[in-house]
Amino acid sequence: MLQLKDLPTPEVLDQFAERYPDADVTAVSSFLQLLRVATDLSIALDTCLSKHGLLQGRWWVLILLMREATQISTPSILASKAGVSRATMTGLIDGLEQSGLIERVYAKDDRRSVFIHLTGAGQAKLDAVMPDYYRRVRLCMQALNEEKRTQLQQILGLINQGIPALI
Amino acid sequence: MLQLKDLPTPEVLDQFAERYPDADVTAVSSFLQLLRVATDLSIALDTCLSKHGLLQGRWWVLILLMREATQISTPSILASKAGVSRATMTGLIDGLEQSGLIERVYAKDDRRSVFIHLTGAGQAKLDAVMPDYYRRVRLCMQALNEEKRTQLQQILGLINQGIPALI
DNA sequence: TTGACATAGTTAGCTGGCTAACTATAATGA
DNA sequence: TCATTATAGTTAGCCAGCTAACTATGTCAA
Repeated sequence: MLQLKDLPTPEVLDQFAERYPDADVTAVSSFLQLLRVATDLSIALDTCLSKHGLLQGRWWVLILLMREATQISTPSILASKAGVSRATMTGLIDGLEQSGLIERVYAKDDRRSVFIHLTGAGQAKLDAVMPDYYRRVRLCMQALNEEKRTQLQQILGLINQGIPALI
Repeated sequence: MLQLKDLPTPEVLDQFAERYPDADVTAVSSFLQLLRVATDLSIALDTCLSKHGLLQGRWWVLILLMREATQISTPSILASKAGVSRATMTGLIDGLEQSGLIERVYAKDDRRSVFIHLTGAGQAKLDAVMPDYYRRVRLCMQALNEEKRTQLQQILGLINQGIPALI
């Protein structure tokens, strides 16, 4: 997430590089532009989902359930796959259950556990959202041919390997 | 940004593409990988900043002030450049003022306005943080040569132009 | 000149994340 | 066996954003 709107111009970066000689101007530019574009994509995605009464958190839960052949999972597994804490998943599931998109089914063999089940209404919601989502992503990315998409994925892979150096 | 950890495999995407023919598998893969890597970068950046007792919001305020020749700005301008609401900026400035990194100076000509001034302690904080930040970004991006950085920026520019189609 | 509107900053209250702590249940090993 | 430890889910309370509403001040045109 990058809130910053006013990205540094090359001039500003050069000026900072005088005071801080470690600055690598093209590295910083690329880094910030990557964060800027991704943040705007994420905001646009949220806007798209909100037209269907969803936010990313709940939407991913529905998708994760649809990926399962049985359309069933558990809060712990969903939390780990969705990348949120179990506490947050409790809240997401509460909301989805209230909307009737999923239901809790209490397990008999392990009484600590709950099964989460995608309902017909949940599947119907996905059938409304997913075509819209896919159409929009297609449009957004259509300026990139397959070669550029491959280049992008390769470059992102390289950056990804560098992340441990950033921490 | 993107919480989801369990990105769809090509197989999962193919399976979804059967139900939803609009799905463009390479577009979705690139889109999600971009969000995934950017999110991890952002988290790593926050981790780096937190070692210096900062978060992105406050850090950008300090940088925006340092960019000004006079090291002075106003909450409204800072909010617009930092990409947060004026209400949020009030909170950021409160925190920075309490830490002694900036100070509020009340304007005489327009009594609605407040000037925000980077203090010596604020500049010293930047002089501690920025070299560390620049060093880390350099390391993180060092696997990309100039050609790849240019490619990345060009590709991001294309995606950026597609964002209106996503909204 | 004064009423209507615009602008700067703040406050209050909402949201969706988080961690830490809690309850209940299961698994394990001395 | 039964005390300890681990796991599943929930709750409570924190945090950093947000919007809407408010106060104070400035601007402008009838």
